[in-house]
Amino acid sequence: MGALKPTAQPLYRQVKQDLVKRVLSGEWRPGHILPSEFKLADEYGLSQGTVRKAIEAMAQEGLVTRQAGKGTFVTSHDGDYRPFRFHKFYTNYGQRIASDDAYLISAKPAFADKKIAESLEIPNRAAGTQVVRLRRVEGEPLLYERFFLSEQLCPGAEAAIKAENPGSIYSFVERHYNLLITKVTESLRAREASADERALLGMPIGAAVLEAQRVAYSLGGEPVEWRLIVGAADKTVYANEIG
Amino acid sequence: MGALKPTAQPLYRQVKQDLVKRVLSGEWRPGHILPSEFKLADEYGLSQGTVRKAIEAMAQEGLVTRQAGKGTFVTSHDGDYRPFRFHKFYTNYGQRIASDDAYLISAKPAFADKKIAESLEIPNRAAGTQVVRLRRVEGEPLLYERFFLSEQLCPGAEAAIKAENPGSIYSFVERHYNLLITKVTESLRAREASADERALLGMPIGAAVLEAQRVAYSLGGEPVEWRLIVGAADKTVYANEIG
DNA sequence: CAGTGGTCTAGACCACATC
DNA sequence: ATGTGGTCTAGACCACTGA
Repeated sequence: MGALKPTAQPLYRQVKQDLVKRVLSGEWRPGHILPSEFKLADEYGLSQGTVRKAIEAMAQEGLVTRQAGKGTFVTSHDGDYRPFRFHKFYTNYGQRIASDDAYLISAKPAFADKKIAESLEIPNRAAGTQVVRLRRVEGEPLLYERFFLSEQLCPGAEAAIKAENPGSIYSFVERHYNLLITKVTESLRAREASADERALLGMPIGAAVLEAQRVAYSLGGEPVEWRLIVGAADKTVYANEIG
Repeated sequence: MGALKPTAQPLYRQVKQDLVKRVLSGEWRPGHILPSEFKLADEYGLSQGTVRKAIEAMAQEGLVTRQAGKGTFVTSHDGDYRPFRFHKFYTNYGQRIASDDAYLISAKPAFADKKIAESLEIPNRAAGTQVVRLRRVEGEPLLYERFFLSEQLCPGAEAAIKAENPGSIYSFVERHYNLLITKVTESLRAREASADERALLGMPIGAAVLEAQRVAYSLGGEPVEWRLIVGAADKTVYANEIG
């Protein structure tokens, strides 16, 4: 099958690239099993050790998960693997603000503004779906999210989101569009809350908010989602670990 | 030398643990070279491949840096390796707020308050040094830092910091106390600026700040430094990449 | 039981650094 | 010329899984 290119790249890197491409193509879907190391080694005409190195690199990046005695599986956000990897907002009491209570405020067609278009590398005013949701813990509103999915990558997202109200958007885009989110970038700022935000999050005049702008990238490095997350300053913390 | 324990741990993990311990002990100082894979394999009575796996794991964690044809070196914050790994504050124009302009406001003896003591796992009111610094870019004050180093781990820090005014504290503790910082945790909040902060950072009444509380850990997992970073909300951004 | 990933060995060749 | 890490192979044994 996979004739390897005559580049100067090490073989295991070429194998990894090819395997990633095959995962992206949908040959192996999230949650499904890959052929064994020996089968792949046969296929590529290489030793098992070389294929192993390629797969281990993918496992390290979280693209696949290995289980001794069973096999290698394409990572899925639906499964139990690495849940909440991208959720870094917590309550003051250290409780993760997760997908439990996502109240859908609106989901409607929208056009990408300049900032969104640049972030998602799509034309200005490109069509898509904009969703606003509220996250609560024990009934108390803590933060709201506004996110945009382009119609090009995620056609029909509006109707599907309204129908499902999915807790995790990344699980949603994986199921519907075979897009596996593997990386996000976030920019955080502090600023004064607007009147709308004060009303929505139950904050007094002059209160501050913690605002994150996020871009989520798929396995192929393609920007998929733009998101704004706004948390009430006195109720939310952003916890980060580096190194 | 290193008699390996009869645990159920894989050999390469035991080797890694032992090598880490030897780095910690100061046997090989930051910036210095480790014995070659073959020498270490001889020493431990294992094959070169097993030692390689141990060293590769350390390299992945950033404890050592490998250079083909030269050797394996203990990572140093003084060298050119991974500078600014822990600096995530930027100006509005995407410029990293780095060590260029660190204005020392004060360095004086202090006692750990409850929060600091808990974070650093030291007794309440333990002695140490507290430093306050101001970071500017092009003369404009953007954020200030207040950090605490315990007298136990970093004796005489006050005098040394006053004498040197080091740009990078992690480089400083590495040189003076052989503590290599490999991990930090940060908690971010937004809040209204205090009067002192408004004066220090040149902000109007009602302005918000972005506040990070950080704990820095050494190679051994020991908490070394507690730090508060406060940035003017309208001038600073915290940029993060996950995955 | 056969198949899987996890570990470990022993050897080979390469490109690169240094002297 | 020698020594280093980087790659690759071929084989071994293990623990775990699932039929």
